[in-house]
Amino acid sequence: MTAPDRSILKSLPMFAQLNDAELDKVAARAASRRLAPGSVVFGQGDAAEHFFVLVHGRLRVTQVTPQGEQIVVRMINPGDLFGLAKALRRSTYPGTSTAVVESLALSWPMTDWDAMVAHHPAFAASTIQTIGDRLQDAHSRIREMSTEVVERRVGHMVLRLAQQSGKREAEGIRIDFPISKQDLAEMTGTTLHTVSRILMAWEEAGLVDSGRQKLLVKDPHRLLLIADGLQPGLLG
Amino acid sequence: MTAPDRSILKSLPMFAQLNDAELDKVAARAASRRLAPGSVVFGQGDAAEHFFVLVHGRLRVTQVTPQGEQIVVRMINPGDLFGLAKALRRSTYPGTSTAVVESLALSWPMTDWDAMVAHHPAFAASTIQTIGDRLQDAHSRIREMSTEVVERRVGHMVLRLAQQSGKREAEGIRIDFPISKQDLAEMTGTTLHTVSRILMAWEEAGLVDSGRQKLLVKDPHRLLLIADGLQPGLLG
DNA sequence: CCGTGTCCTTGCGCTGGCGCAAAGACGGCG
DNA sequence: CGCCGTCTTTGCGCCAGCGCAAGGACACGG
Repeated sequence: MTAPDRSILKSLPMFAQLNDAELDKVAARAASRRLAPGSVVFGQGDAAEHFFVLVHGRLRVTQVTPQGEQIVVRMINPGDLFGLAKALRRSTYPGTSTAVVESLALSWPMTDWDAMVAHHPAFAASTIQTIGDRLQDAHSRIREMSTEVVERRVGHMVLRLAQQSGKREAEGIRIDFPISKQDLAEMTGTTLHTVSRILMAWEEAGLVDSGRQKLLVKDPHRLLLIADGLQPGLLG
Repeated sequence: MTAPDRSILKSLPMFAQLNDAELDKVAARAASRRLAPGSVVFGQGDAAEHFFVLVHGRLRVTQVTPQGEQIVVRMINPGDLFGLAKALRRSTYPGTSTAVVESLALSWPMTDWDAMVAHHPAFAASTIQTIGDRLQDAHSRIREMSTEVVERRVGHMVLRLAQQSGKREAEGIRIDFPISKQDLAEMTGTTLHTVSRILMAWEEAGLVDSGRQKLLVKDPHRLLLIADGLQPGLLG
């Protein structure tokens, strides 16, 4: 919970254009926070008292419905703004943020929000872009859930994860954080069982390699064909 | 396509705080456009050369998938900003906007976008709020599509429409623009047939009154119970 | 090295809601 | 006023994927 170094801020796009004096001022208001895997940054329904930037690591944002079912809203990657409840005109966080690996986040009091937006156009622009990106992502998911069968939805989600958080390896693209079948199910609106069946079928066909919380995409090209419906699915 | 009056701008929240000189400057850059029902403001994939505010009327935003299936992304209500491709960092519009009733929109060249965001904090804030609202809406839809059976999804959508575009009448709340079963199906990720069956069941139970492109919610309270799963559905 | 908890696989039966098909009803236009 | 196009209703068969249930495997801590 100490004030962060100026250089960490400088490496973040929304602050890149600030001069040193401005950076120090912004840094002075910030707190940095180490997050062990599994630790919760904020919970759904908590009073939204801070907004955040993820410096490194990976977070998972989830929501639970009144009926107790959980969905994964998104993954947070390094450099991302999150906890922007103010931008959504909400006084509480709409979801729960949990670290999935060792992570580091910076936080500012939400009371600084309006001043940040007003005084730093790059911050305002960054917020608009962040929310804009999420909106596009959300629309893609809606379109997929409306029009695609489960196998294609899972295909698109895996490819999206590979793109956002993939690490090139000899064998293919590795999702570089632990992800369970249950997580994938909660991202695509299906069940753990169906995801397992799909990934097993893909594995037999040599498209992916999946184990306990591990996922390696071996043949992104062929997977894309299936996801786009240009090639028949492998289930059945 | 004439320049709009200053007073029209003044009535829009994102410009309410501007003084007369600023209003005139903003108005000088704008064009106003009458839209007959069925006319297209911009099409999916068109170069995003303008952004808009709807003054009055109602628009429907749709997307078609590569496979040719269509979904309804949202309805645009008076006072809404739309065509914000720049905020999504896109050079083309991601969807098609069609007037469903006689409407009036103002437009600005997209080249004015950055200046508007930079010079008018209220405009930037308004954009953030607009996109933030859409994001929340999108997440609601994702959550609903992930966890709810069709009847409840349709219930939530009908109630949302009633809230956003409902007009109190003696019998109940009327959706005050023409909406087809097909539209509802494309908003909830189901088929025209299923929507028809659901509405017929609701009609028999006295919850709604639905006809050709007409929808009247007679018992919002009981409909909410069904939508929230607190009362069993009426299908089957 | 063993125990325990978590995550994953797999089989089976059931059903919500889709897809197809056809007929009916409303409303606008000539 | 009658025609025609669009929107809607309704029946029926089918199957993707869910729900349940049971067994297996990997990882970690003691």
